[in-house]
Formats: sequence, structure tokens, C-alpha cells
Amino acid sequence: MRKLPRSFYRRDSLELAPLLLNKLLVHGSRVVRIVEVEAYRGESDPASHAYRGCTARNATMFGREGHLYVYFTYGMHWCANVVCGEKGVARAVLLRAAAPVAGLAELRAARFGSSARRPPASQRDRDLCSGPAKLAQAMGLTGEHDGADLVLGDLGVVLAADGIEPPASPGTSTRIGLSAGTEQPWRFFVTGDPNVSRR
DNA sequence: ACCGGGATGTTCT
DNA sequence: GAACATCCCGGTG
Repeated sequence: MRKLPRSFYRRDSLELAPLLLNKLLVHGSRVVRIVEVEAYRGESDPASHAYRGCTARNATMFGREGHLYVYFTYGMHWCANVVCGEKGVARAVLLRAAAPVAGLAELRAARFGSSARRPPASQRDRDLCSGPAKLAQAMGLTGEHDGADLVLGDLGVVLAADGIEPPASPGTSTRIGLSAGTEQPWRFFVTGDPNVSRR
């Protein structure tokens, strides 16, 4: 398991997004393998939080590459992005889904509660991280992790590579859940992985 | 299986 | 006041 250097993040979000597939996201003892992402491209992208410039909410997106951008939405959900590009240029990749790898008990507790009873059919492993807010909830990522440096491992959050390469031909589609910028095929996913979010 | 609506509160117009 | 990079549950077929 090899932590990714700063230079890995020094690319445009469109280039970084498919490279994030099959990378490991680590938070303490919890480890997941990223299987679905979306690229966002700042000022030129009407779907991006940075489309109308830098605000208190999206400031991390304009900051240094290799940091987490975590935002709050729909009054109850957190979503996590990886900031890339160069400082001052708002580029980020939304982490949309992942496969559980380690720390399954903690992932389940964070998503479904710590009750010891047998989970119902809806509480399957593929429901742990099969969406951006589910992924953040399972991994325990909230506003306190906004701005965390993945290269330094701030707050125990790290991005790492193991033996698994990104897919040579990832699946692609338009981005999900938007009302603008819906034309660009800037969603990338590991074809056939059961943890990829469903439409 | 699919579809519709409610939850819940921050951010920006 | 509206929108929101979402999710869950309960309806119906």
C-alpha cells in the first residue's frame, strides 16, 4: 500500500478522475477501493460549485491539490472530493462509490448503526458505499475533514495505491443528479462492480 | 421491478 | 424563497 505523492494530484480533474479508480481511500482502520467518480471543472463547468467563483463553502476547491473538499448538501448529507490541478484553479473529483476492503464493522456501524441485530436485506455490503453520501457516511467524512491533506494524512485520511491498476477502459457516462452541465461524459466507473451507484 | 415524495438545513438569489 | 453533485421508504404492478 503506497501513499500517493503530491505530484499525482497535479493534473486536470478529467485526467485524474479515471486514475482514481481502484485506488484505496483510508480513514483510520476503514479502507475502501474507489469504483466510481465524477470530474468537476471550476469556472468553465456550470455543474461545479466553483462555477460562480470562490466562496467560503468551496474555498478548498481553489486551494492546493491533494486535499479533501467535503461539502454538506440536502440538509443532511456530506460528499467528499479530491482536489487536483493547481492552486487557484478549481478542479476536483467527486468520490461517488467504493468497494469495502477493511474495517467492515466500522463501516457498517457508521451507515446502519451499531445495533448487533442481524441486518435486514437492505443492509448489504453493496449498500455501504454505493453513492457519494453513503461513501462519506460509511467512511466518517464530514465538514471537519474539509481541507484535510491526503498527502500528509491529516486526521488519518490517506489515498493510496495497492497492486490494483485502474481499469484500462473504465465505464463512462454523463454525471448524475445535476440540473446543468449534464452533457459531458465526466463520470467514470469500474464496469461491473456491484458497488457502483444505481440510476 | 419502478415510481413518487419527504426529510432536513446551508447557501446563494 | 429556491435550489441543492442525496437517500430512504412506502406505494403499486
